[in-house]
Amino acid sequence: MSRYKDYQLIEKLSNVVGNEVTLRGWVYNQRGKGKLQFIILRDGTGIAQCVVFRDNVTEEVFESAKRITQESSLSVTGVVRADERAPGGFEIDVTDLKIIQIAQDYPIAKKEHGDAFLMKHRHLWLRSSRQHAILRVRAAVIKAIRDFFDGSGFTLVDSPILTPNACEGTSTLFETKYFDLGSAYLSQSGQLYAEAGAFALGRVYTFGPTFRAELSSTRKHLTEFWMVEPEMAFFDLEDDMDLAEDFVEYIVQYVLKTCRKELEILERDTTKLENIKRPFYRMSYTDAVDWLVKNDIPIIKKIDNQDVEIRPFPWGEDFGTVQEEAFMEQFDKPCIIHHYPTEVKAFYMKRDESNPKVVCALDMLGPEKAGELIGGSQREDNFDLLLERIKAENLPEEAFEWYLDLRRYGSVPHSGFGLGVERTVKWITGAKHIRECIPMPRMIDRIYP
RNA sequence: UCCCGAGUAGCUCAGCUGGUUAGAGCACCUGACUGUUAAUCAGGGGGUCCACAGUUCAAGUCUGUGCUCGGGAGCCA
Repeated sequence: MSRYKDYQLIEKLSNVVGNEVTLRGWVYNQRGKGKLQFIILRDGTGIAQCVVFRDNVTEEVFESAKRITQESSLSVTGVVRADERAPGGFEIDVTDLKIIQIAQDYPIAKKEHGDAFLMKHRHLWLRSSRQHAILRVRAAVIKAIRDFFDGSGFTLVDSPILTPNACEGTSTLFETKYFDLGSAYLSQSGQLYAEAGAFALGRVYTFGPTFRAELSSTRKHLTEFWMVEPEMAFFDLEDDMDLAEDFVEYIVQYVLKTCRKELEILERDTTKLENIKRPFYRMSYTDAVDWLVKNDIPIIKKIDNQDVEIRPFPWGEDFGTVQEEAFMEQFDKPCIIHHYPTEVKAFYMKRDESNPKVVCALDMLGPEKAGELIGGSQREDNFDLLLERIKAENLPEEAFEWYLDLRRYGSVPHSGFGLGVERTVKWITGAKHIRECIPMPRMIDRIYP
């Protein structure tokens, strides 16, 4: 038996039909109809319609029922009845009602609101059914991530958030003072540390928040987001791709299994998710470029501050949103694009032995404009080649001594990838903006609430 | 950072080629109703028209600058 308060939850009402119960929660909506008051109560697990009929309660209780406002907190006692007319399916014939607190002028009305207003009231917006459902799916996605790795021989190895240098040397980082040691930066990836972990424990994953100070303001970017990064010793790119597919399939199927109700609230077309089963699609970068050329998809580049369309798409350029979305329209499942040009990818990616112009990298793009869900690669395990890349990118060699040590002492082929939690939640829920996929989003120009 | 758009009631918005007293729906308050589903009906209160400067007899409306917000691009997960 639990040692803490054990009270009736709305999601468990089906077990107690005919019984008198006491619910505790908040008023989601309220309608008066003369001698009848309908109160929609929510307690975090569901909603239940509480019916207060004047002839069934004391005058005092009925007056209380008329006084309550949206989001007031209550405890309600009554007999449970299944009723098709009730949202949630169950109704409470109220015999007693206690007001815990009357909410005055709750800002979020039953009508529509603009995004700016809702973001300013994010702490209250979380109470609405859509946001509630998205957060439940997010929790399920995270549970699926942990179950998947914990159940297949991986060890969780968390990487530091404060780091002494740029991981990939490209992104803009958040900088902070670090005692007498100069500057520290908020981590933008745990991968390099995960590699050390993989050489100690074989198969590891790191899971935590990640920070990017880039000035990106789109509906698929956050400045603070959660990323899970598995790293596997003795995995080559093929193994890496196989794992990425198994992983994404597992997450989607787990959410389908455990979040039916939430997906229904979100009006998500679940047939599209049911279809997310292996095998996914795969294509090399070079073949993808051929497809872009064949379909006359150009690249738009800024030359002298002017947008210029270049066609045919030149081999060697990275894909942007236009190319990704056009390319993915042909697929109903994720597609992995692999073997990207060396120049557009990070220094630690392993060069393909038969063609040094490309690296053993993979990006998994999601269908339905989900964008890039996963980025990963086989890592460069050759000491000389890695050092050469560090020098070519003008990275501070001293800072990477420990990383080079991994190639000095028992280097082995290894691979890994990173999956963005919020991007995955956005895809699965069909949320229109990534800021809805994390409780308190951090974006350029927004750090409140 | 660049490009585009928007700031008018607590919220969502309308407000014409500048014209005298500023509009609607919702929310809120009062009243009516035993079955409401964003209830409905009747009545009521509610405004620094983002800020500053300018043009004009006259600015919510036109011009400039700034601020805030939204959408897109690049970068990425």
